Amino acid sequence: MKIGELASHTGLNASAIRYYEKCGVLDAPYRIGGQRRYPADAVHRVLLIRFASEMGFTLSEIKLFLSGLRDKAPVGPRWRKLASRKIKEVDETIERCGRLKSLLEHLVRCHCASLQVCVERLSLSPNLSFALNKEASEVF
Amino acid sequence: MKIGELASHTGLNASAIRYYEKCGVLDAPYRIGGQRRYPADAVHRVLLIRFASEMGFTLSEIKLFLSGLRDKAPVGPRWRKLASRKIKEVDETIERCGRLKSLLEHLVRCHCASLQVCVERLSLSPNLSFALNKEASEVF
DNA sequence: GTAGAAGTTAAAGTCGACTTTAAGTCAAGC
DNA sequence: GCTTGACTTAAAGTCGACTTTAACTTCTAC
Repeated sequence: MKIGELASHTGLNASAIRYYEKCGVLDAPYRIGGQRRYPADAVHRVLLIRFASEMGFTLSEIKLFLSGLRDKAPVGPRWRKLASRKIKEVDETIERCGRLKSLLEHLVRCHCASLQVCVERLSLSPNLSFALNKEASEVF
Repeated sequence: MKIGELASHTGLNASAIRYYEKCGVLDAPYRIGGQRRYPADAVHRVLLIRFASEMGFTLSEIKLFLSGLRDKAPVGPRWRKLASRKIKEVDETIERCGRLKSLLEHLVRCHCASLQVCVERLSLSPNLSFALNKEASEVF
């Protein structure tokens, strides 16, 4: 499979695939006359990368996750630890989304004299920063 | 209140506040000798901007939302429409997070021979792109 | 064998949300 | 009056994840 075919099968464009290779999240395939040829399962690999990326993983986190995937062995404790922490982060995101949703629903539903009044009642606190993208390296 | 105080009360740094002003999400305050002086309620305003920003709103979306807030009147239908759509987007994000969580939990729990096998079973489809940041202008 | 599509590289550009820098101005305490 | 710290500006730099460009080479169809 040439890079263009892999691209159309996955919805990315070829330069993104080359970029993944450069970043080390995707293995360099063998080549014919300098051109990349991918095995069929590269499609799965690329879709997994894309999914993870859309879910807020950085490419370097994905690289770490996939290093566990490369070994043909059951996942190790380090991998599990990384995944567990990611689950926690996802939980936090879900909770935050829930809060945002209630806020928006309240604002849509309410009949406050003005949004200004409405929002001030909620008195948001600082320190709302959330760490979807903490460095995965901390885990190790 | 000088910009430094506003900064420390909100957890941002002064240059971010100036940037918000430049982007039009924060009103330019009056000045004394060229220096910005903010009213006490600027803290609420800035915290709201920060919260929205952390929730994945772009600054231009926030600008739109706050334009409804500036009027001292009950929220209008356009504003409600924008908010309703944002609620939908948040729902989608929550759903996606749920899927990611199950995937991770499965991977942590399972005893597949290898992650490779485990992941291939899930066969991810293309077209997973999600529109957390579609232009709010479409709404209008 | 030749046109044109698709592949190759390195390097530069883009986007959003800031931060940093440089060079200067203002204000508060001594 | 002078120092020091906080403020001012415009412009450039940063980060991640790509995309675009430029200048080629290679493959495929005719």
